[in-house]
Amino acid sequence: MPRSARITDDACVPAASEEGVLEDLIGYALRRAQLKVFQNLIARLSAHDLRPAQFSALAIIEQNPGLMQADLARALAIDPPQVVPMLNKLEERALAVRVRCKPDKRSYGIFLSKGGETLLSELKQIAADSDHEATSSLSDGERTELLRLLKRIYRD
Amino acid sequence: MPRSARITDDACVPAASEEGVLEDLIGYALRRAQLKVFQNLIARLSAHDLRPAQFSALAIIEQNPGLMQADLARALAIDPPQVVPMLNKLEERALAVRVRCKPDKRSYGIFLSKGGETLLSELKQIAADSDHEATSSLSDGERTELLRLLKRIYRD
DNA sequence: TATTGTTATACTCTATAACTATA
DNA sequence: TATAGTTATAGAGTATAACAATA
Repeated sequence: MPRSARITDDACVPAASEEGVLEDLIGYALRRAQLKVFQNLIARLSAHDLRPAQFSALAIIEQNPGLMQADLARALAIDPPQVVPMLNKLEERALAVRVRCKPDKRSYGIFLSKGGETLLSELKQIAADSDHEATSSLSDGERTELLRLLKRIYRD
Repeated sequence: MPRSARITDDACVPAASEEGVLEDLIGYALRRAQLKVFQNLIARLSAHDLRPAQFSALAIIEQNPGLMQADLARALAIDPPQVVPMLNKLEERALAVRVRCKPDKRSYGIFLSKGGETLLSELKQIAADSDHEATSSLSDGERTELLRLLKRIYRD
């Protein structure tokens, strides 16, 4: 039985219309738009059994070959412990490798494998297509403007 | 010991620069911007021990008094089972109430309590202030344009 | 003593199947 | 049988403290 059945016991409304206050909040619109765009990307990446964060990691590694795990964590805006299982996955699938750092034997340099590079070039096209499809209601000029405004926000 | 120490054992790069491929993706920019805006909102709402989703729920209930839990789930874009603990919290804190629906005794109508209405009017101001602060690098005209573009995306 | 990577843990969010009570 | 709400559970994502090896 439900945990509450107090009060006057009455009321029933068919309603479920659109919101009022939330509609003026950029944060709310950002969340909804981000969810929609990500749903598209998640669906496409699932064909390769990858999550968006893993794709981002591969792209960051390619852009910064030899970076350390702490650097990767910072670039992904996640905490260092979260990098471990993610990198383990990428290593298991032979997409990336950890290489001992000579001067500082505590750390690793992270690199893409040849297979990782090949897959990443495919993923880049997939991500670009997904991005375009999920924002198909915008013109190219609007996409450019949106990108500019979003960068202004997250770059502080 | 680490689970991999194969390969040539060498390499060390101070690097950790900015990304290249990701910078052109709207999905990536959306995610970063949304995280930043939400961090601000989460911090402000924590003073009232509330999460953004709970604030959204209160706003939707006010806009649709008497709606059913299934309607609320749809409006929040979450699954019905997730509504239960959230609504329990709101009822425990006497911000919202479930009222038995007379014609269909399986369902409830959801309403704000008087205290819920009072708190919500406070929260609206907090959310508006947070939104403004988190997007302080934009002009009012740019905020309006951004909101327009985001709605075009998530409304399909 | 401080730092890199790691382990363990926990808490939230999300998603699914199955149960109850009504219809 | 179908539906509204609920329960239970499992999987991600996120955050923190603490440990080992190295500096």
